[in-house]
Amino acid sequence: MSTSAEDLRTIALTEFATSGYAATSLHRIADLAGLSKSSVLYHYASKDALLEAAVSPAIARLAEIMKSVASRPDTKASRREFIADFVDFLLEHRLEVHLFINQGPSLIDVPVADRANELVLNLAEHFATTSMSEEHRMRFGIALGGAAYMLVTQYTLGLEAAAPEETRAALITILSELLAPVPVSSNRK
Amino acid sequence: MSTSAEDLRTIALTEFATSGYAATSLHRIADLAGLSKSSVLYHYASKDALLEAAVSPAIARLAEIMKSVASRPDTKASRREFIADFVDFLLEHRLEVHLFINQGPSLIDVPVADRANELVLNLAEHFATTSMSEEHRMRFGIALGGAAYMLVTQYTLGLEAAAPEETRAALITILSELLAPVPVSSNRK
DNA sequence: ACAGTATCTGACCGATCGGTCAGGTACGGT
DNA sequence: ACCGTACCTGACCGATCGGTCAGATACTGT
Repeated sequence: MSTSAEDLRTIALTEFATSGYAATSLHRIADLAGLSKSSVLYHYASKDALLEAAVSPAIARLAEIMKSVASRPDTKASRREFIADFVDFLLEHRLEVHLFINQGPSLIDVPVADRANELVLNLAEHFATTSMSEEHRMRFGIALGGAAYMLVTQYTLGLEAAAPEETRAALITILSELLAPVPVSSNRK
Repeated sequence: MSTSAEDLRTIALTEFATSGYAATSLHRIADLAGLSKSSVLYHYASKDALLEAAVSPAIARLAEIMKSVASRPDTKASRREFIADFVDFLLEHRLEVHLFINQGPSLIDVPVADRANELVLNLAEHFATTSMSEEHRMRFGIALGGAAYMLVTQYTLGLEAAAPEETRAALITILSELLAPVPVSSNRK
């Protein structure tokens, strides 16, 4: 059945995200799947193709979110809705996000990486108002990189004691705080 | 002179942090330094030794900060001071921090990685009050991982247009906000 | 002039990498 | 019974990996 192909996708994604794309050999993926390296290359033509298969669903989903957000006016309500969508996206595709956030620069010449970087740029543009200060830009970056780091660390270290709903609520709170267009007063209270 | 050794350290650190430890070959480091691979191995006995040399100053500095913070009572003023110290640490050792934050799990069997993970744990404990909620733990992780990501992205993409002082001020503001022991009300205001 | 040390190099090693290929096995349709 | 297809495998390939080694070059103090 197609269980092997899907298993391979999952295993590869996990290894690529937690150990690094370059550091993960096809042999290791095959071992984890209980197959031979040749079988892995039967299902996916190359290591690059395996990476592409592993991350493209996440890219498609993100593109979807970006399209829907672009079609609506930029009100406070729509921003809140977007953050909720985005948090759900992060929770569901934490491995893929972590992979791109932290290994993006080194994944040149893998075509799917360009698509992803493009989307992140769109994402940044969506939050970039005309008066985008350095602090606002850093808020955006910290929110994105921090959330990706946190979710995978949680995953890697096995300390998933936290209830998913609690994690989700906390993420929404924190991201809202970081991404909210705060008044331009000097500092916090 | 020791310029070669120091150059190699810098080059290796940059490559390890931006492209990944496993993905960076000694050959590439040698090329970037204008030397042969053999010369690199003359200055540093192994790839592991090169990594250790590249990051140990940052580890020593962090240990120093942790020691000084442990010796003082945990007041609001000392927390503010610590955040300032920590931000300076992040700015000066952004590459090393990024390296450990994002490749820590895959750097097993490299002894210096254990030291670093230990310190990060100490760091977490320092912020962990008895009533550490899930949200607080996530705030800590997002602050750490987000800051590391932001600083290296800024570095990698060459968009260092921002004035260092502005970056520093923004970081202090944002980290203070994330790490502040906010009152335990249900949610933000 | 000499010896000593520091620096650097090319040739070489075994291991592992991603990938190819010929062939084996199991199964469903006819 | 036969064929086609899907799935899987071991043997093999060239390239590259980290690392070793013997020796070339150059700079030092004496």
